[in-house]
Amino acid sequence: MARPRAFDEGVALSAAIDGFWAQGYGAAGTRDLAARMGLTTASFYNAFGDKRGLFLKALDQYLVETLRQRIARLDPLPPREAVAGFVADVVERSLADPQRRGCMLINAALDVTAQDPEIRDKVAGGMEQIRAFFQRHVQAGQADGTISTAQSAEDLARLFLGVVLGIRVMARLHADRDQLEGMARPVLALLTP
Amino acid sequence: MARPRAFDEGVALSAAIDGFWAQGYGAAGTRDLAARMGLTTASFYNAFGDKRGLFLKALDQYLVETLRQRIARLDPLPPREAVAGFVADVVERSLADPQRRGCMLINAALDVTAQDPEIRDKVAGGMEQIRAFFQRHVQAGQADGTISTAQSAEDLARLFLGVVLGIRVMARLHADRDQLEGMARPVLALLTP
DNA sequence: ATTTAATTGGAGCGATCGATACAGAACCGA
DNA sequence: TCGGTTCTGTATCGATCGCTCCAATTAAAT
Repeated sequence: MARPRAFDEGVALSAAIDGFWAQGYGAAGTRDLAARMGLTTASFYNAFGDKRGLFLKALDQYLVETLRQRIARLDPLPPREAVAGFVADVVERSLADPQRRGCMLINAALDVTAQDPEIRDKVAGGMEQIRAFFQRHVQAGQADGTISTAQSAEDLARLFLGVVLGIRVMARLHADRDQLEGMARPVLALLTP
Repeated sequence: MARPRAFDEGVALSAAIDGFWAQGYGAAGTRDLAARMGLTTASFYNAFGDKRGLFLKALDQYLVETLRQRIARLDPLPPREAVAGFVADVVERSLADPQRRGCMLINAALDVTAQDPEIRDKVAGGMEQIRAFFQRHVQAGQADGTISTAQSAEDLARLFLGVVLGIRVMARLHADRDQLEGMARPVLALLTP
């Protein structure tokens, strides 16, 4: 019918993620985003509507590429290893990024969500996926005796989510490995029956 | 010598805090800030230099008015009550704010700190005050037997800081009381010897 | 009363913001 | 080959950004 796109939407979205991640939603300019994505302004708006629409798609792709992938990788592990693995993964990824950009989802939580309920719901949905992951594995661990039943699985899952958020926030402030691992250590000990 | 100021700097700073808190550093415009503070553009720049200078002073006042005040109020309490009181206070303040603005310090941590080491250091200093508060009281509680010694005071303090950060992030996403208190519950149980 | 210095009000600077308009180039189906 | 449709490139829109400048005003010091 007509001329096809000269760019791959997934690749362009990955570049957009980098831009939003490094600068935040508000501070990322459309010109800079388009340049990162290898698009002209016209193609940019033609393909993604507007900045907000691009951000929503970028968030979706981030959730699939980063969060869902991590969950899928850890889900087959034994309960305790899955829980500990998630936390350890967050620490390692936080320290591995020289820019210390933290987690794009959490950055978005404090950047855009105040005035935009739709984005807030999407971010909250990501958090809920993390919480559900923890709850699933804590429950399994409590069932097979590898995780303490002193606390309810619901509360433990919420706590682990909170610790992950805390690690990501401190990572943005250039906290060192001791700080981040120190946050995780006592809470992992809490799992022991 | 010359004409005195027609406004009180502390009152103006409080208004600036409200502006930065509600909108974030980047999104808060100087015109809006000046209007909130009851100043004209000229007085605004004359008194505070520029937007960044105002933000630094606003952060200082926030730390004194909010954080230092809370620490001073809780410090005289017995160790466990002090620790639990801080967490409970964060939960209550988070839920009491209908706008769910969270904590200005944490918002700033994810908003401005990427490109501005001075602001980052100031924010990190605030976090360190929180961590030191927790460590002080955990150590005291471990000394008098009211807090478990199964975990080091350093790690427990880091964990409590992390949980506080997590609560504040989730509060911005309009999490309900169960979510926030559920985060805190297992970690408070961790204190019991 | 006069001097002096800082504040006040408001217009306006250049730059950048998100978003659009329009013309020509590129590709598909027929 | 050609019609039709979507793409690409660039120029530019109005609005807003942080910030500055200047004249008029005010009040303390002399």
